[in-house]
Amino acid sequence: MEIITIKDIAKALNLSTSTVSRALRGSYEINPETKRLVMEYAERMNYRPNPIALSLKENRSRSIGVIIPEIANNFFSQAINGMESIAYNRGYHVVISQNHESYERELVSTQYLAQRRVDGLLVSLSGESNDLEHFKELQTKGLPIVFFDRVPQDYITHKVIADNFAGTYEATEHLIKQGFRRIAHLTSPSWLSITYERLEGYKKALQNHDIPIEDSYIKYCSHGGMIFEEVEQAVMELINHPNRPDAVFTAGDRLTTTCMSLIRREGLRIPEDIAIVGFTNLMTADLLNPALSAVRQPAYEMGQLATEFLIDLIEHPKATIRFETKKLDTHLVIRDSSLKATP
Amino acid sequence: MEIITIKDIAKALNLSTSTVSRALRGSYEINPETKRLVMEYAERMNYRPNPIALSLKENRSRSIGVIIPEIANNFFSQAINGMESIAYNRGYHVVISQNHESYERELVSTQYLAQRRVDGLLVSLSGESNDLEHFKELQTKGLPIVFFDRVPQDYITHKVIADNFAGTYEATEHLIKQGFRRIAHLTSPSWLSITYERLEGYKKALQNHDIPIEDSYIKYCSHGGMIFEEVEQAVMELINHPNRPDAVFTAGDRLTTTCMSLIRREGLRIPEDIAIVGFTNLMTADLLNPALSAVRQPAYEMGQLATEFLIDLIEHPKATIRFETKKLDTHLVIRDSSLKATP
DNA sequence: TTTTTTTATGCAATCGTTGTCGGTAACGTT
DNA sequence: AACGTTACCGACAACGATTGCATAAAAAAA
Repeated sequence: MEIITIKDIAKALNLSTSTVSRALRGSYEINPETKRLVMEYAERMNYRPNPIALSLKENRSRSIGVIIPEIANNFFSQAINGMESIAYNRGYHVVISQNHESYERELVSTQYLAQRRVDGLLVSLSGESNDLEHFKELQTKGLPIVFFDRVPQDYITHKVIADNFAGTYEATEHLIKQGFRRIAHLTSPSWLSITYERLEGYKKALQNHDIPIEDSYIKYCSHGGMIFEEVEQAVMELINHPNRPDAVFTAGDRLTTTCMSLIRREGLRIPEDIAIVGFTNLMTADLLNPALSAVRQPAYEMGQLATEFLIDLIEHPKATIRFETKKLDTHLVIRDSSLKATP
Repeated sequence: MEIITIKDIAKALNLSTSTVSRALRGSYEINPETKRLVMEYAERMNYRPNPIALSLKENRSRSIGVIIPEIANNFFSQAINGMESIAYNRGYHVVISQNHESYERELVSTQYLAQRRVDGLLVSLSGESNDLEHFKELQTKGLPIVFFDRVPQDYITHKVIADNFAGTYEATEHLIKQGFRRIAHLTSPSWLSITYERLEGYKKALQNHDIPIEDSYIKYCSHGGMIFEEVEQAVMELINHPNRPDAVFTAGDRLTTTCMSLIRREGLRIPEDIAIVGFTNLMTADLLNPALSAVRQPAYEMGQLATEFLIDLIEHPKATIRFETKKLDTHLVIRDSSLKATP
């Protein structure tokens, strides 16, 4: 009926808890007959070791903390899927905490998970984070941290990212080849490395095709699209630009959808007036109006890889000598939103 | 540097651990001066009680398990947001496990969370689940369970659902008022209560408007849209129906998006050939082609309510006399996908 | 038969925290 | 002087499981 402990088994079988414990883990120094008895009884009573007691003893919780901007985002929910697949297989569970693109809440989340004694942290930075002391402090205390997607540049640990440069280069070049010349770039906060890498890909593509870089075409949204007004202002500045862009690259789910809404609200057509390519994992991309060209990140694989890195760090604290930054390929899917209307 | 315990404080201050413990929780039988000393030292050393030790002592983990079909679904990720908001405030954390619409995996998830000693369970059933013994067994062992969204009919506990009947009635009536008469109903597995309630709303709307119910217009997808082929078959049967429906109601995110894709794949236009209303929380509904009319569920609030129910059950195990089923209003947003083209 | 070795088991400490119980002063009351 | 109160504080056990060490009994070697 109730939950059974090792002590109950010991009492029932007239053994000591130590014997039961050893029998259960098949120690060689237990009489095979005793072992059988214990095993059978445990099986029959549906005994399961108390993970909390184990955690206390082993000083580890077998849980890993995940800090992400938000769950309700296709990239992150896919990444979580990847994390859970690995974590589950290796005996860990995943505790998720959101920062909602706020530095304050990232701090709180971090403290919370650390206090909860997670064995390691999987982090994708909030749009506001440039101070990373809270992570550094935990890391020096021995808590392994792996960053993914939104990774800090000057931080020594494992990192997993998409090939933001190549992905953006490819998308921008695609727009150029379609005949667009005035290409805007609507992106995340400037201090994030994804922002930098994507910007570089964008610039490089323009340069390679002899298109001058126009700074007023580049717009940063310091809250990654979470604050509508911010995106609205940026997009309106582009729309009302004296030399209005004929295409725009948008660097995230929210940024993309909000931008599309705004363009339509202003009575402009996609792609005739402004073409668009999004760096996004939206599952409805091909159902949008128009179907959205998108650079997809391998979210699931990124989650898996980051988790493997982290668990390796947790289980072999001294083993790691060189930290790696794994870069995964993105995939450009071309749809209507970026096709030049054939005249 | 390292993590500090009550023992360390006791040693440093030449006190016993009990005194330190009591001082920290402000017991009246501790000298104010001693209290101050302990508090200050604890503060300075950044002491945090070990939640694992507490869990062991109190025989509770302060965590609640959530079992849902999948995270990568707008309804569920919004619901999770609601859960976390409440859980966090009341000192619990949330461990998520997915069943991927499979009974097997629901079993595994349930065992896993139970073995992890969660204090309670928040469940939305998989499309395959009609046997609920695994939940019943845990509940008799004293583990509180609250169901939400996909709730079983004959199970005595708290439940939180959307008003599926009213939502579907409203949506169906809207289609009727637009002038559609051959309205199909593409829905989840027949044994789920949401399926039943929605079907009733659909039928009632038809009846009230003197439209005969055509059974071949009603299609169940036993995996809630997770298996493409299943949806494909259902939709193709509708499209190739001798008396093809002129509108369809779809009962979920995946069902809706897949159905839209298929209609388009077959060269039909929405809403001219087939109109569509979805029971969905898709965030991109207004950006779809065409903009999608949708019945939205208050996912966030449902998550909050379910969590409040659950934590109340956890903290007052005997208090509850009558179990409640809370029904929340849905909200119909009419967009292009269900508008009759004016001739 | 005696001694040594092997086999099988139990005891007790440990992880961090709290509750129970008990003890010791210092003070006030008869 | 004897006793009762009050204010503080510490020892110990407990939560569930593991593990080093001790030890009894049995088997093997002398």
